[in-house]
Parts: sequence; structure tokens; C-alpha cells
Amino acid sequence: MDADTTTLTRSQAARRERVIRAALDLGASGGYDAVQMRDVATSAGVALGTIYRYFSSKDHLLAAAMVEWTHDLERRVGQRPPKGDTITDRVSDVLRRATRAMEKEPKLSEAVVTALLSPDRGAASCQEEVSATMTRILSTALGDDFDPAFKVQATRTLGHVWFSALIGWVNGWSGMEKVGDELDIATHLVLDQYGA
Amino acid sequence: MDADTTTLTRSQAARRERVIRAALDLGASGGYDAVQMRDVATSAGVALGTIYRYFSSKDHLLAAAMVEWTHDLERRVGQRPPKGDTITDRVSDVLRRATRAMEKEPKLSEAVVTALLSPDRGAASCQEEVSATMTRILSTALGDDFDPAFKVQATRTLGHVWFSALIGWVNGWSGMEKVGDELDIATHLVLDQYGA
DNA sequence: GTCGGGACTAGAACGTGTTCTAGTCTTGGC
DNA sequence: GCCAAGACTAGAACACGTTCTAGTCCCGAC
Repeated sequence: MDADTTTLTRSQAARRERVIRAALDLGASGGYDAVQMRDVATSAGVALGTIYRYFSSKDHLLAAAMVEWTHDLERRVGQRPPKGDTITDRVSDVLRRATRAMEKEPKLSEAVVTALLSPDRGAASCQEEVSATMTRILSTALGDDFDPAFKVQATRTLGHVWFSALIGWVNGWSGMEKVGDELDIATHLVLDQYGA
Repeated sequence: MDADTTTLTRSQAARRERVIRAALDLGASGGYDAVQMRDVATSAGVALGTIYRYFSSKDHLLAAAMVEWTHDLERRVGQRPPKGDTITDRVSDVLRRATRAMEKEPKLSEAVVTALLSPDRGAASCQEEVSATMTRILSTALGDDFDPAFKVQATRTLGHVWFSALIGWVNGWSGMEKVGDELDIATHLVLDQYGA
């Protein structure tokens, strides 16, 4: 995800946490533009330069925050598995949960997704991590009754649709209902043939 | 696409063209970061402020350039329709042509796609235009032998996958072969059930 | 304990996208 | 032909991400 989270001392890990928290707070209230590095520093009680010791850029910082977010989602889905009789329902349920979480914090979502899209060395590893997590979640929702090869293909395709629809929502060219629709459509197109 | 391209005088349209051309040149040689507004202005023989009369931001400018690019693609595909015996083949062919064009100009693609992803009022309209164009192209490739409702759904889903895979390539977390693979996978998942 | 290295701090400095200003040039309506 | 409106120009000014500097603090090795 990013440089050696494991090799930090306790106080360093705490500092890193405080920085992320500050960024999340600012992002939640005003979106991407409101996350200004000087403010993050002040609000986290840390010098500006110190942030850059932990994150290579503003985008890296916000992307790292999104990584934590998706990890939370994965944990929650693990604790309370997706509801639904058919596989299609379960997948829909998981995707809906993911989007609902973002719907509650639209400004913050805009901030983290924007960062995630940035071409930035630091952000790139977070992109992979988010994508991997989402793939795991989807894969679990699909269950074990599938040809593994098909499973991989289906999760990838659904992941792409989720990602792309999300961008559409964040950038304001489609409402959240549309995102839900597109996800449902794709889910059915991909899975129904398997008689889920 | 952007503010009233239709209401420009001849010389204004020419100026706008020169600006886009300058941006494309710079982008082709050095990617997003190399497209610097002062350089674009100089290179287009125009004052910096003038660019902002035509485009609301750097991202809007580059996104507008991508709109032209996709229009070109649509025209080319219209002139030489996609090859292939099966529908799946034709769709693959179209998608491949789209990605090959970008593969030839990786730096420029990075610039244009990065801009397209930006949350920016000006860029947003370009995003819709690109998406609409891509949908039309895919729709034509699919042909008229489908239930129209299915057609709409399939093109949307494939469009999402194309978009998302493209981002993956531009941001460097997957090679171009992988993009091709993912597109093929999605194409088969979505279309094969229709016995194409 | 103390010494050395690295992490932290405050703040200046820099680069580039964007906006502003003041003045000039173009153009369409009369 | 002339005039007002508004488009264009050069360049300064501004905002914010990022980097740099100089000095201080902390911590592990001895």
C-alpha cells in the first residue's frame, strides 16, 4: 500500500494516523479542494514537511485514506455476510453497501476517488490495493459454486463496472440511482447465464 | 462538449484549433505535466488569458482534445466498418482499434485520459461526450440483430470496462496486453450467451 | 551519560495553474 | 467611415502543492 507501514515506531504510526484523520475531516466537509496540505498539517499538529515523509503527495495521502476505507468495508462485509437468496442478489447487496457508504459522505468520496485516479507513483500502489480488496469482496460474495476461471473473469468485469460507474457519480455526470442501475445491469448480464 | 463551439467566428475557431493542436503536440512529447499553459499559449501564438476564454481549465482543454480524438475514431470506424464474422469479433475489433490508437501515443494518452478524469465542470461535459461517442461506436458494432434493451445494457457495461481498463493502463498498473485481455473477457461474458 | 544520526519543526522559496489589470485591437451596426 | 462592445495582449499577481533550509529534539549505541 505504501512505504513500509510495518517499520514505524508507535509514535510514528500515531502521527500517520492523525494526518490521515485530519485529511478525512477536511475532505468530508469540503471535498478534494478543501484538503489543503497546510491545513492538514496544522490540524494534525504536524509540520508540513513531515506529511511528505509519510506520503509522497496529497493524492497519495488521500488514496491511502481510501485504502483504509475499503479495508473497513471488507471487515464489515466479513462480519455480516451479504444477504440474498441468489448469487446475483448477494453481489448486488455487496455493491450496494459499498456505494451507500460513499453516498453518505459525498464530499469525502469525491476527494478520495479523485486522488485515487491521479497518476502518481504513490497513489498507484493504493489503487492496486483498493482494486485487490474490492476483488476479494466480490469474490467472496460470489461464493465457491463457480468454475474458478469464470469467477476471476466475472469479478474483474464487475470491478471495472463498479469503478467506472463510481467515477461517473463522483464527477457528477450520473446520479447515484444510475450507478445502482448500471451495477445491477452488469451483474445480471454477467451472472444470469449461470442460472444464479 | 463545451461552450457553444457553434457561435465562434472563423478566426476564433482557428485560434481554438491552434490551442488544441499546441496542447496535443506538447502532450505527445511529454505527457500531462509537459502541457504547461504558458507553453501552450506561446506555442499557439496566443495570450495565456485567451486560452481561458475558450477552456475553463487545463483539464478542459485536454479533455476537449480527447473529444476530437474519439470523433476521429468514430469517423474512421464509420468509413471502414469493423471486421469479423461474429458479433463478438466485431466488438473486439472496434475496441482493439481504439486501444491501438492510444498505444501509439502513450504520453499523449496519459495526458488526455488524466484530464478526462478530472472533476472539473468544463471537463465533465467532455467526459459525457466521449462516453456518448464510445457508446455509439459500440452500438454500431453490435448491429441491429439484438433486443434494443439488451443492446443498451451491453454497450454500457462494455463502455465501463473499456474506460476502467484504460485508466488502469494510463496509471501504469496494467500493461496494454492486460487491457486487451480484460476487454475480450468482458466481451465474451456479456455477449456469448446471445450466441454471437 | 553522551554522542551521532535521523526525524521533526517553522518557515521561506519555488513552480505552475488560474485570475486580474490596463491597455490595444477588431468587428459589427449604423 | 465611425463608434461602442467586447475580444485580445503582455505581464503582474495569487493560490496551493511541493521542496528546501537551518535549526532543534529524540533515541539507540556505546
